[in-house]
Amino acid sequence: MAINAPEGTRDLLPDEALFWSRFKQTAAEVFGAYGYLPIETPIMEQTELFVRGIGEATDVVSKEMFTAISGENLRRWVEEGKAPKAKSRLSLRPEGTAGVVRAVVQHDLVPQGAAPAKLMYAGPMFRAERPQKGRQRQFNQVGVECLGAEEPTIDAEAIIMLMRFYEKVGIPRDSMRLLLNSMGCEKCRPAYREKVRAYMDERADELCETCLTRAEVNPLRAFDCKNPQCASVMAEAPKITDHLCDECLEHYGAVKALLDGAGVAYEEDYKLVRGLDYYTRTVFEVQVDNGMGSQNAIGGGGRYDKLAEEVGGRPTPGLGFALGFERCVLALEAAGVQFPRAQKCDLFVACVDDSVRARAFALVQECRDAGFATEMDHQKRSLKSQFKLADKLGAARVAVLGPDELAEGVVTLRDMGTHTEAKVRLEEVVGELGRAIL
RNA sequence: GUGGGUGUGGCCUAGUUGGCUAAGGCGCCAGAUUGUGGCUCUGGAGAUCGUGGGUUCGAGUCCCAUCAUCCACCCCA
Repeated sequence: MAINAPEGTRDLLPDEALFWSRFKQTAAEVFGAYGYLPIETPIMEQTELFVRGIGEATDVVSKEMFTAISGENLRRWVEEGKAPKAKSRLSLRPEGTAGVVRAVVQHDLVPQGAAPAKLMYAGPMFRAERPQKGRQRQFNQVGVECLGAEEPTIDAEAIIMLMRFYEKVGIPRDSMRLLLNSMGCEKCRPAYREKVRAYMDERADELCETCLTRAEVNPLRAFDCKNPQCASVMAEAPKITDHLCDECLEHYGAVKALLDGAGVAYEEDYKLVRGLDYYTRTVFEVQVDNGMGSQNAIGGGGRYDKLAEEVGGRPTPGLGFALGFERCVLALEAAGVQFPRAQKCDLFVACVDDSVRARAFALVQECRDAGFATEMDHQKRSLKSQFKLADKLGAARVAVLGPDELAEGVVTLRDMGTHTEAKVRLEEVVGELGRAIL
């Protein structure tokens, strides 16, 4: 019985794996221009970090984490019946922010009064959800986090650079929708949340069951209920933007003004309520409709001014976003964007017969050492087959080496594009390739 | 966690009301006279029809179970 990849996981085969590394490289270039530097945090963290950081009540934490118990604790659990302490449980990261903030706190990357720390990461995240289109149990994200500054310019530049990145990787701007909202802060949100709860209680008989529980646990989440009846009820609910405190209103206004100034179009969406508890003030999401199934957000993020404190650090405002690689691939495919070819081959060395293989092998090595992608046949195929192979590899040139050439100390160098051939001395092949590139 | 769909060579599919050696396309390999590609033509290799039971003279085709996968709910990137 063949074993396949675990449910909800996927292999990135060469073409896509190559695209993934280019994707990351593009991110490093674009975000690097805004001062973001790479950080690599562990793929697993203590479960406690996610519980405290993301919020115990969120779905991501309460039912979507892959949690393991380390060996010693497992032994004690089995042998002594002692349940493992939460502190010694490990979870695969369901998102990137918590780990980065933990690292920032742990290494004090934002000393008091310092300039903000701008960090970016790329790698796999894990959520034990039921897979569907655009949703896997292991998926790749690229994200950024900026800690230590609460000014709206941070929010605006992050959003601008996110949109620049999408365009750079080839997602057409007109296929994307940028949604913007403010979630308020610790001063104004609790009061607003109670207003919404009271409103929902008034109209409880018109709401679906899940919204009734939402009213208890997190009323704001009811805003993105897909039930049409709930939607129409919630459309008349008090809007957060009408209940922001002066500071939040000013912050939100400043972010919008900066985006306007940069010519970045957005839609204000009072229904945009993100599912992670740590968000405050600015939240945003980028959606694509074409080809996305029901998972249509290719990226999203927001401000989280209380998160550092939640995980035990000093008060440190923060803002970040994450974007999903696989979802971007879906968006690109729907937009008809072609993936760059993975194959690159500068030279293919073809052997006319077996007597020249050793010299051909040496020539291939010389060319590779000089930095040229070079390939040869290893299976003793006919010359004709070797040409077919060279063509398939997309070789720019083929060097034919036979007994005749070997006797003369040359190679017949064929340009596969122009179909022209010339004799080149064996020791000058590398030089000739170099000239061809110029 | 809940619901629905699907599972045929590497990939995409055909397979009629169950009936002769499971078909086609792509891909792969080899040829089309003398040391050479992309097009075309010819030939070839490759499938225990997801797995395990059952019904039947006989099942890829029906039933049950199981696994995998997809889509949707939910949630999010």
